[in-house]
Amino acid sequence: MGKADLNKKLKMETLLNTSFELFTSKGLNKTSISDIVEKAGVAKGTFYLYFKDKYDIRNKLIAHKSSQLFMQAYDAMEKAGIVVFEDRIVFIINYVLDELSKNKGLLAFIYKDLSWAVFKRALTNPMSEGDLNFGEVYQNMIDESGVNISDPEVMLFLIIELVGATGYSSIMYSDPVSLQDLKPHLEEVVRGIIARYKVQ
Amino acid sequence: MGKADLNKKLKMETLLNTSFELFTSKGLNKTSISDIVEKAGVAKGTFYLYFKDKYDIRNKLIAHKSSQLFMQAYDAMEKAGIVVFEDRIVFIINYVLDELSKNKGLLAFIYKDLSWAVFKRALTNPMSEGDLNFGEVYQNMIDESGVNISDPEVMLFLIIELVGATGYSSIMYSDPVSLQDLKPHLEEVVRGIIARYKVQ
Amino acid sequence: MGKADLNKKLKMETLLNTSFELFTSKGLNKTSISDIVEKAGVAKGTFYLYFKDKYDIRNKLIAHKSSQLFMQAYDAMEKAGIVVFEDRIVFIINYVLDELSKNKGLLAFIYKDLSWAVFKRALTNPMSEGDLNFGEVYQNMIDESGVNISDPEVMLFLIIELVGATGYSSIMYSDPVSLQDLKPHLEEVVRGIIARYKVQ
Amino acid sequence: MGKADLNKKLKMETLLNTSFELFTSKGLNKTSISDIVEKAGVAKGTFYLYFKDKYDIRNKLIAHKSSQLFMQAYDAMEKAGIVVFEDRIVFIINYVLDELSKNKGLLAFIYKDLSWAVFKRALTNPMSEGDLNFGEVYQNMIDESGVNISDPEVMLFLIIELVGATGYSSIMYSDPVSLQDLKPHLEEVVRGIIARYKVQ
DNA sequence: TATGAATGAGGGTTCATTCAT
DNA sequence: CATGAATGAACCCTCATTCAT
Repeated sequence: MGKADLNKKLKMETLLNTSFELFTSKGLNKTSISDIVEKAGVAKGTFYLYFKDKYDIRNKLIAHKSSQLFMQAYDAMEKAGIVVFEDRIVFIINYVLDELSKNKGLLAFIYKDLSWAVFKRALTNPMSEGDLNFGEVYQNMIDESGVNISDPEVMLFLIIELVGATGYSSIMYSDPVSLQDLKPHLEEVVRGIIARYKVQ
Repeated sequence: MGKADLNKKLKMETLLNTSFELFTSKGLNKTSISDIVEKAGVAKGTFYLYFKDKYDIRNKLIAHKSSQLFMQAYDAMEKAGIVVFEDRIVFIINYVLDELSKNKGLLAFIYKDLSWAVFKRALTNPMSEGDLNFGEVYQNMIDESGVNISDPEVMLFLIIELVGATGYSSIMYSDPVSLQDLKPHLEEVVRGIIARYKVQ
Repeated sequence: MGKADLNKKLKMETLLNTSFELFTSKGLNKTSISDIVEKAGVAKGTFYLYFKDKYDIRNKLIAHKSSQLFMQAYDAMEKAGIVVFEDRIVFIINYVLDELSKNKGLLAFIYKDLSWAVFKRALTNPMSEGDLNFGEVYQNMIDESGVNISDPEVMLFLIIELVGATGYSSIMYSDPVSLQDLKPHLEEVVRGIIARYKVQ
Repeated sequence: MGKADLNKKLKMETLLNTSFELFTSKGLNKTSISDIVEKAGVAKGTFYLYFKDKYDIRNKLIAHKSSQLFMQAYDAMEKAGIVVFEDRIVFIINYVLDELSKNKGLLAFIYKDLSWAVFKRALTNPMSEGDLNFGEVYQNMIDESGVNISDPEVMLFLIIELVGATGYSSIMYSDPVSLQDLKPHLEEVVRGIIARYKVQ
């Protein structure tokens, strides 16, 4: 990679990082491209060399940050040596929820305007080389644990949406229960869902 | 109520209705106050006599429209003569989902930026006299059917968030499954959740 | 007319006059809306209360200024007591050319991007009450002088385009001849054209 | 000519051709230098090695394309074996008008901002070796046909401006008449003009 | 020669909000 | 109460031009 290419990559990352900071602190709507370039220390036109608009950079960030988060959770799970399928799912849920409760800006950012469609795209079409392909990882988890799931995609969909929506409310507003109070409910319900999709 | 008060009430309702039409057709972000007052046929300044800003009017509308929707669902359920608790919940879910799939503008409107907190406030603090207090209705449903729910609020929370989030994705993007395909999954999972909270 | 309406009319005229000054001195392309409002001493948004964009104000100005010019020419012709049809046309041509040679900014402005279509619209759909309807005036000139023209619109079209295009070149660049040298040529050719369309 | 020179010439021609395509399809104002270099497949900076700016390239193109068009018309006229002076002029007019009506982009391009001065320069100072020197050709036409024209340059000027301006309006807007309807008018008037300048 | 990333002033346009009437 | 003209900051985006490579 030449010097110019390196510089380009660097500038792109600066823009991504700066945008992320602003999106998570001020929110997407309140962040203008002027804000981004000013903070990043580049000219306005430079932004448009790298991204189409604010929503382009947002989508790339959602993909990247979600992937990062799941990768962390997965690594932690492996380190913990958990093998039973349900336990693995529950571990990942708890890990992700704990991380998000530590970083509410990130939560607000990846949750707002986040649909399953965007999410799936993010997790199955990694943006940078290191990014996780969660689709494959999920399939591996199923295969390794020897379980048989009748409708794996729908099951994952139900779990992610349930966890995401309730987790968001608990973390952001502690309403109707705090995250710590939510967790046991969630665990039980998630295990119940998995049970229904398991084919013995 | 005097003539002036009547006029005032009328103007307020015109603004609410007009805003609703615009929010559901163009979306909140793309609707300006100019759009609203022009369509409503009042002066710009008049808007500010009744509402603080666009978000003020939106919150009032979410409360009102959600309440309306649940009231319809509840009425339909009663007419259908359904008595078993689980059946009632499932009926309401299906009714609401069907209505929302017929009116995607409404779905986008009441779902975007919708948190449990806003939602609960909407359903428990009726805006106009006729609005439903869903909190009471829910309690009645439990009492009437003679079931015993260990944690009724959390259970409702889990169900509403699950149904809302998955329904949104299915209706708006048919991803990962269409609404019709989602429904049986949802019904089974919801019945499973209720079973877990039932105390015999 | 109320005070507010008067003020509105005044502001519109300020914008029109300011735009005209800038268009005729700097040209249309080099004149920005910022320039206009700054010189006019109004806020940027105000411009958009009165005009759609730069081209809207230009079209209105072309109509207005062309009308004004022809009205002057026509008045002068009447004062001069000229009655013969050909003499009248020649008089108007010379008058208009002389005026334009005194005001090259105006010439550049009403000629650039000026098509017969725009011109006809300008002269037949007067913008303000005082503006001339040249279509009627032309017809009157024909009727009054008792001549019979076989194809009056096409004849006028040919004459206007010929005079406009050659006049523009002569006045602006004195190329291939100066305006004073052009005039006798033009007069002779125009008389020739009229002769061809006259039905005895 | 060395290899480098050849390459240079090639690049210049690529830029000219690309610009012409863009100018005639999108118009001058809407064509940016970015558009040109992107389509031409060269770097931005390269453009400035060959041309001062957009207007530089435009002027060169007007000269070249006008010359080309007249050369075609002249060749066709010779092939048709027309010898009478008036017939030759009329033939060329009709040929050029027909070509321009087939290619409105070209018409808009060579007509907008086109003055007699630019035009004359284009036709009398050929840009590339093959380009026509219309000044000479015109003189030849007069000499060959044995006519005697009192003021040949002014006469040509009047004809070209008349034909150009009316042709533009007819072709672009069919206003006030279509090109086909315009032609007989134009032919008669042009023959009338020539008659006036002929010295027997 | 040729490149193309970077610039940043400047463009047009929108819009929530105010306030004199 | 109601009006709506006026504001002007803020927005996004373009683009001719430069210059280090």
